[in-house]
Formats: sequence, structure tokens, C-alpha cells
Amino acid sequence: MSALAFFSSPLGWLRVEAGAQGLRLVRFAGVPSDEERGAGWRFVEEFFDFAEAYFAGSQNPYPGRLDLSAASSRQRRLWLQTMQIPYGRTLSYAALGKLLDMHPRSVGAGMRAAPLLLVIPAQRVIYADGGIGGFAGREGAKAWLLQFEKRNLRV
DNA sequence: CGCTCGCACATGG
DNA sequence: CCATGTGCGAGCG
Repeated sequence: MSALAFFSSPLGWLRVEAGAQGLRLVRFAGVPSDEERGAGWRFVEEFFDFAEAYFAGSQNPYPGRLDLSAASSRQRRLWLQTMQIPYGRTLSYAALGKLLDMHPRSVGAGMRAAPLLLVIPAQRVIYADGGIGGFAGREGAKAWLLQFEKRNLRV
């Protein structure tokens, strides 16, 4: 059995999963269920520390171990590149794609599939014209995160 | 100019 | 297959 827990964030519950190899999944959850303290529990705890700091205004990138083994090599490249975007900054789908020689539309598809909320800062990828872009049907959350980060930059 | 519209393009589900 | 978390250039007023 692997590890499962739910983090209570300002945006609602986040489902957090990890395995022996590292953090596997962080996404919005509905109602939390029972946690499972199986293999990789320490990775879940690492995320909790990170998330608490993040929502308290910390600008540090995620320091823990990730398990991206379920991803295609293309997704991995894209997600790792996305993690290079500095806190509070944004990049367009096209700009991000150019770095990896990917079509902007594919970047969108890759972002949609990103499994690690906050850890892979997909909220920092927006339209070339400054528009918000999508966020798996939660554009409100994306706007919230961007605004939150922008405010913290000033402080 | 600014806005709409259509289509090419590459991935992922 | 096909829908898409895009971009860009053409056409129009």
C-alpha cells in the first residue's frame, strides 16, 4: 500500500499521493477519505511542509523527491521545464514550447495532464496575450494562485 | 487599429 | 480517432 493524505488549502482539499519512489499526485479533491500511511509516507509529509510554507508565502521551489515514472518522456521534459519558471513569474504556452521545440497546443495538453498541483507550477503558464489560460476547469484557482504569488513578490 | 474567425499543429486520453 | 489549458495571420469595420 502506498501513501495517501488530504491537505486542507485555501483553495479546498488537495489529494496527495506518494509511493516508495516519491511524490506521485497532488490534485483537487472533493471530500477527503481516510489517509493511508503506506510506502512513501515521508514524501507526503514533505509535501505538507511545502504546501504549508507555500500558502504562508514561501517562494521556494519544491525540494522533495518526485515519482514521474507514469509520465511520457515528453511530459517529463515539459514538467521539469515548467518547474524552472521562477515564483510569481509567467511564461506563455508558446514561449515554454519554444524552449522544448513543442507546439503550443501540445504544451497545453501537457499542462492539463500535469499531476502535481503547486509542485509543477502550471498556473504560471498563460496565454501569449496575457490571458489566464485554462486550468483543468478551475481557472478561478489559477487566477487566485497567480494573484497570491504576485502579492507575495511585493512583500 | 482592435476584434473575430479559421486553421495548422502535436499530444494525450 | 478527436478534443484541446494555443498562436497567428487574414479579413473587416
